[in-house]
Amino acid sequence: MDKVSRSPAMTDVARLAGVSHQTVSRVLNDHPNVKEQTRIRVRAAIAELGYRPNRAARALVTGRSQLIGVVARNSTLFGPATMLSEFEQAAADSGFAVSVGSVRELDRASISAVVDRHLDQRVAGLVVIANTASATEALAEIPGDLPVVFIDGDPASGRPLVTVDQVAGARAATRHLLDAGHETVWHVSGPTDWFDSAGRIQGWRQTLEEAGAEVPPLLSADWSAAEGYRTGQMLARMPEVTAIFTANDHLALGILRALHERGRRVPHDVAVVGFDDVPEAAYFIPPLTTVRQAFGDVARAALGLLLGQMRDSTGTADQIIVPPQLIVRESAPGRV
Amino acid sequence: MDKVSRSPAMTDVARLAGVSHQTVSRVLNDHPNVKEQTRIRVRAAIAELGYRPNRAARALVTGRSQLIGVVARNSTLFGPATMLSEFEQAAADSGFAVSVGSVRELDRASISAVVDRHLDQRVAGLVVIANTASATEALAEIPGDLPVVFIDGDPASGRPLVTVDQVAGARAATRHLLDAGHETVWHVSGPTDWFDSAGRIQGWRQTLEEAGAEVPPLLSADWSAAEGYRTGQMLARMPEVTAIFTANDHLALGILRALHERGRRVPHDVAVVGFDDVPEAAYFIPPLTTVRQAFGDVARAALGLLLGQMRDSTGTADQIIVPPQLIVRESAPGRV
DNA sequence: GGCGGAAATGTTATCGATAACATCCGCTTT
DNA sequence: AAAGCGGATGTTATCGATAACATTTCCGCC
Repeated sequence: MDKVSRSPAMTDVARLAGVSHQTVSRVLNDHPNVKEQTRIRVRAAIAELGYRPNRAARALVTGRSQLIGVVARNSTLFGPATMLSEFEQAAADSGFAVSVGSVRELDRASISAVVDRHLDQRVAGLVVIANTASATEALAEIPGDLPVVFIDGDPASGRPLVTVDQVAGARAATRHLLDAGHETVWHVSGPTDWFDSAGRIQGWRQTLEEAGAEVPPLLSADWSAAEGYRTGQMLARMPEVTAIFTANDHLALGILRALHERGRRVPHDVAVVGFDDVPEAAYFIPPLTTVRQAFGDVARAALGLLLGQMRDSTGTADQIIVPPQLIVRESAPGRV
Repeated sequence: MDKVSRSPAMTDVARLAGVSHQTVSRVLNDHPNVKEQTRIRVRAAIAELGYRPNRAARALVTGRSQLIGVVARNSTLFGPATMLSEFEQAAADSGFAVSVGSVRELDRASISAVVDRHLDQRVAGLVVIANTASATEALAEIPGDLPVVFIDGDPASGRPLVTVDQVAGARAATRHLLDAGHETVWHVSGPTDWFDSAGRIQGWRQTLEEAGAEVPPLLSADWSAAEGYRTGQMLARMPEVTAIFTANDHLALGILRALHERGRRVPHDVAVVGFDDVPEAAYFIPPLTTVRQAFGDVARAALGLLLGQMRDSTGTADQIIVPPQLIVRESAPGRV
């Protein structure tokens, strides 16, 4: 009566089931050497009391929690937000909670602070959505025995990593425009220190060179519609520009507006291809041809790698590259 | 030499400073009865060893962690994503980590599962981004002594809550359109079981009634551009529709496209006002007049309420209503 | 039928912090 | 000068789980 408020502990379950608390622990952790009959009795007691193990106690003794830390840029960008959401879903299905640690900037000091917070919590593993080189550097301090997986990081780092094949996505987009008959393709990239941007630039340039097309000067911007608009204002007044590939859909939106204002029709005068396939892309004016990234697949793959590292700490530095998909809409139809 | 890997514990600090571990604990928790000189010595030892307290141990003995659980709909919607990000920033500044628990649907079972996961982690408090009535119901099981704050929940629930003043936002939008000379204003709402939607509908209807304007039938949709487009296709063929207020910017985007396809010019033939002010709204065709929500303010206010509840558990059911702001752009200019 | 060994279970130590209580010390108070 | 008090510190118990080791039970086999 006096302990209505206190939630039941392992010993309470043990008493009810007529066994020792250690046996309860064994049942919970699926140890082999427990008689089927006792296992059932213990399970029944657990159910009856509504017992739920205390994660803090477990974390204390094992030195590791059921918590996965995510280091991400503080951002409401579609990509990172979606990635986080998908990852959380996947982790929950495997019984892990996710602690997010946003950083305003991906500089060394900010990242260190976030990583420290996660280490305080004794996270079982770390996922780093590390889109820039500075981020990768800042992660030197991570203890070697802590499982870590990078998302969208540097494929050349040799670290366990999952990423969409940015190069392939950019190639598909560029190829699509060239195939439609354009002489060359202009590219508005994201910030050049992001790996995503770098990969897209590389794919774009390679494809042009292979096709023997002239490579126009690179235009770079942040990821915003605002900068897309500014860049678009310039491109709109250059008659020789007939095909534009942008590093994300929001840039494309800004460019569409700039072209519209200047009276340049899309796709008749200028074709535009974006990247991401945000849910709204199909409702731009005109509907946007873009490259879809399978964020869900990336998130699940990242979790898989992480769980793998937790099981056998032999650091298998797997890298998983997820293929993107070109979604053709009106802003850049195929050859008509 | 043999314990390079193990991170220092409180006793290590105590030994180095020549005090007991309890004194170290007192220093860490800012207890008053510690001589200034010892305090300094302990601090020095902490710094020298790079000691960081073990949160799991603390959580075990206090029964509460430095972790705040967030229950949110699994969503990449602009609002929730921004809210989460802002909240995490604020929490980090106060030394709290944030564990996210997404749900696919805000139904009772899903929410219970997420809440349970959070309780497992012994979260110090809970933030519920509970946009629907079903969500509110599902939260009956939360222990009474756990600090909880609702974001965007039911203002009538009497629970601690922070929300943007949806009614005022909708009033401002509707008022703006009426003032521009429109006879009445059509409204495309979000799902009617969301509190946000309900508030916006209410504000819209009230304003029309007060102005003596006819109240057109309510059109409701989900939050997507896709449904905005479908609804827009219908509205576009009704000549009497000259002003549309949508429950969010993505719906507005779909409607803009539908109007465009049908040759109805915005704002000349039809004026459109959205809600949210997503970063891209200024780059729609035409730039969207919309209602900006101060997500950052909401997040910080929510954290404030939560910390307040943690300090004195006398459940002060404060409610904070944050005013929204009408952002006027071309899609619905003022009277010209 | 007793013995060996594995399977099943119990006992005790441990993780690293805070809580509760005990102690020591110096100073005021009467 | 003895008593009393409160500030500063130390000692021990405790949270609830797992790990390591100890013990009992069960079974097959010679």
